[in-house]
Amino acid sequence: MDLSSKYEPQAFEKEIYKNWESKGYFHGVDKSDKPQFSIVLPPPNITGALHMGHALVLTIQDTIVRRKRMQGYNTVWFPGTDHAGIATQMVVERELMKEGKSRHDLGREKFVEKVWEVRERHHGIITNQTKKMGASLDWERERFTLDEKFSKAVNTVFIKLYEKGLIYRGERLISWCSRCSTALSDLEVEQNPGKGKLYYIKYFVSGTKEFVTVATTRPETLLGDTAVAVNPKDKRFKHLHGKKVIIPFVEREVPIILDEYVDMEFGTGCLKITPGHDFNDYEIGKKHNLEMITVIDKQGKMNDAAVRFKGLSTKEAREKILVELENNGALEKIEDYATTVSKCSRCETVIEPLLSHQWFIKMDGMAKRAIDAVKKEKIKFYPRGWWEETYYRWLENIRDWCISRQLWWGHRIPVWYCDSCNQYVVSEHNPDKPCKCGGKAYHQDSDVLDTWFSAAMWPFVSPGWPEKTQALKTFYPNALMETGFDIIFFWVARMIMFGLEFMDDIPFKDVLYHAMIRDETGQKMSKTRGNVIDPLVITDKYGVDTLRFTLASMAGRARDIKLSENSIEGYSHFMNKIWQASNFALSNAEGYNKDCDISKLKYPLNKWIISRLNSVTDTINKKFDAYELNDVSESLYKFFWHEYCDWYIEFSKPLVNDEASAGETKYVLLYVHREFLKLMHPIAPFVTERLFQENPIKDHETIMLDKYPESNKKLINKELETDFDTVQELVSNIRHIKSIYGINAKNDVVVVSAKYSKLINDFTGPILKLATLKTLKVEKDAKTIDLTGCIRAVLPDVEIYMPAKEFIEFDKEIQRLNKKLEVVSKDLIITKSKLDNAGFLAKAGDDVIEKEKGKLAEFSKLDLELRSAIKTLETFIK
RNA sequence: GGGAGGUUAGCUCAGCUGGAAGAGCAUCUGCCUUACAAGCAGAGGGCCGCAGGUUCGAGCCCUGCACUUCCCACCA
Repeated sequence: MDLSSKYEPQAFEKEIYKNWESKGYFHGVDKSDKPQFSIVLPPPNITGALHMGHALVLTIQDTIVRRKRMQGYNTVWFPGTDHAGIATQMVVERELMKEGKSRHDLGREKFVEKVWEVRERHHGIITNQTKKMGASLDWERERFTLDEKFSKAVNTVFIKLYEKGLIYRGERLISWCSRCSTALSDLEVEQNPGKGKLYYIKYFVSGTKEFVTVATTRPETLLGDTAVAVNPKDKRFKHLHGKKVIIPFVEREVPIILDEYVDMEFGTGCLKITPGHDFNDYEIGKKHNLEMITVIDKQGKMNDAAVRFKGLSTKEAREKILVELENNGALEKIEDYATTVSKCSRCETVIEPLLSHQWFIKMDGMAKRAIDAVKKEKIKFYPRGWWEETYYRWLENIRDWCISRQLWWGHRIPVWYCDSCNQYVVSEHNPDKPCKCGGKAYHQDSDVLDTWFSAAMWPFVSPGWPEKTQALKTFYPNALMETGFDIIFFWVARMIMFGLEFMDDIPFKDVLYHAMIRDETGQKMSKTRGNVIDPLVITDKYGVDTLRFTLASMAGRARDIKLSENSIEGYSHFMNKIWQASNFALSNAEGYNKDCDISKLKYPLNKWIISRLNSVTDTINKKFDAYELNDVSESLYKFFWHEYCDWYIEFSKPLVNDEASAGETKYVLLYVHREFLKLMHPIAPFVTERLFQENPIKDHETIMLDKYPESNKKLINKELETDFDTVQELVSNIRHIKSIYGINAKNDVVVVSAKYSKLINDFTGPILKLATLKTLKVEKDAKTIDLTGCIRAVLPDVEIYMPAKEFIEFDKEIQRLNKKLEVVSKDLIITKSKLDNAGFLAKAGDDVIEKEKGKLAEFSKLDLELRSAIKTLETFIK
């Protein structure tokens, strides 16, 4: 045996992964008789290194995948990376900025080349880290959202949607980020509370001295005003219906229009309308056929229409305009006002609503099917009942999806414009037919598609779509989608919509959502806060399995996982415990009985641990099937540490040293060790493989392809398990007495029990060892015992007498027993009152009543025995 | 404004369809007992957010309220 004395994961992790990979263990086959289990890895962005969130994803998915593979499924976990349009372009632009350049200095082609270089670099880093985490991905099937086949699939989807009339081009008011210089979808805009001001501005009614006051947060947009609106029911303004007002100092005349939208209670009840720069005003503008004036350009500066403010930023323009208003006596007052500020979710630049030509997808039809799929439980969400409402609500109120982005990095939109007449043709390639106008030259749309457009296609493109591959047939729909709840709209909903649209089938059967990783105080981890826990630092220090086990044990958390290095360190102790216990089991292997039959064991101790193993295996499998990895971890932890180590190993020592029992016990030690490793393997793959290889009764060349344990009900013996509880109680009670009296030496104990005398005799050896006793006598009644110097303890059907004349203090002892009696009496009263209650007897279930009766008997006996013990002690005092 | 969570030991959290309040960490005490001091043994610590209700019985179900986190939403 060549195990180091300490758990040193760095010594074996890398090599083990390499071995698995080279042997092709991760690969699932396209055609197989086995049931399939398929899942796609949410493709990481190629923008940087992996963080704790990725570590969580890899842990959860790998754990689920490994168990399925061990259970005999034809398992494929599809790897890939995402080109992440805006995010990646930003990273590269930042790099350029350091050299004092912009992407325009390079030009589109050179810039894209540079992004590819960055992609190659990051792809290597990401892949290495993913492998380090132990992820058993089917690397032969790796994809990238911009690879050639993927691009073809994207074009196919675009064209099909266009042909169905679901994609259209139009001029709309969209959210524009001037820093990224692109349109954004609603989801890419974040609303933050912000401090603003409400400016009250006078608009004079044409040809009169009368004025109305409007309240606005953005006075600079008055340059683009094309109306002032009031509520038709508002009596204050009745006399102004049909009149016109003049925009201060701009001197443009605009109509007063009537619209129910205006809230009479808010502000002045009088609203300026700027259809070119405000979403509400845009809707009103359309309704009333108002002119739409754009006064802000794509760089966020005032444009030609803003005449003498041209070239100023919106902020500068606002200041100048306020001065002008002041000079004209048009500024009535300024109030502080809490507003919401819309920002680009990538770069936090304030969003400007701008009119522009963009591509959109009509969503309502697809959304209806997607709602239906979840409502009819074709797709199930886990944890159940958590995210369905959120999902429905978004889809029910869905708006058309703006899919064009004015970026250079991404899927170029497959649309071609005639150079001469600008008519467009939707086509993957440059059209070879001349345009209707006779023009022969075309240029491609310069925009690219939203990253999530291609991401939505992962489940069917990974296995080969649009080709009709065998892999597609076998692995679609996926068995599971596992992802963060934060991208439920961005990704999950859209995959469901696209899957139903193009495959006419759901993309996956189950969706498992995990929480967000935060620091120990609940704050989001970020570089600027400096509270990031780097998975690489952690795995170097504690090992991959430690991190995986920590994350798995926290995977059940609702929305936040508060991670601290402290908790990780705690679980590293568990890994060490496994290592140390293995050392014991393996170093005691010599002489184990090779022919031992686990169903025909002789010794109760061995029967007990096999029973427990099977009970726990049953629990673990159930928890696994419900995706409750935290419960799986907990069961593994408790069983191994607090049953196998604390009791079985300790109890086995005398048996191992006795020739008669050694063969069987050594075998059981190894057997439970081996089966535990298998149960544990999905979560902690490396240490389990390492130790499995050392186990002389290993039954496969690798643990990862061995069979995942199933519970054998015939080997579960509930009676024995409860009996063993009594033995444990006995030991604990003796330890307790010795501890409070400070008795360290080995001493003598007499136990009186009619019911358990045989049981206790069976376990005498181990009890002597664990309770540090010299002798243990078992009697059937107490008459033979000299009680004068005995410390006593009582448990159901067992009385414990510890002769300890030199230690016993009668007062203290009486006090101790009285405290116990108090607790028992209270329980007794509660149980009695239940059974005396006619309502309880009439309405409670039979099993419950039986249980209560059992409790009553137990408590009564304990109560009596404690009272008698106290009485005896009291006679000694007198 | 709408929606979804959370509130249980000092901390982080379990408590399944109602049937004697749990774990880990931390704390305190004693132990180097030949797998493990990254360990072993023992102990202390809870108006289960508040107020009502349903029930024989509520941490769990119902109704309010408070505090808190997160989504979604066009009130100038």
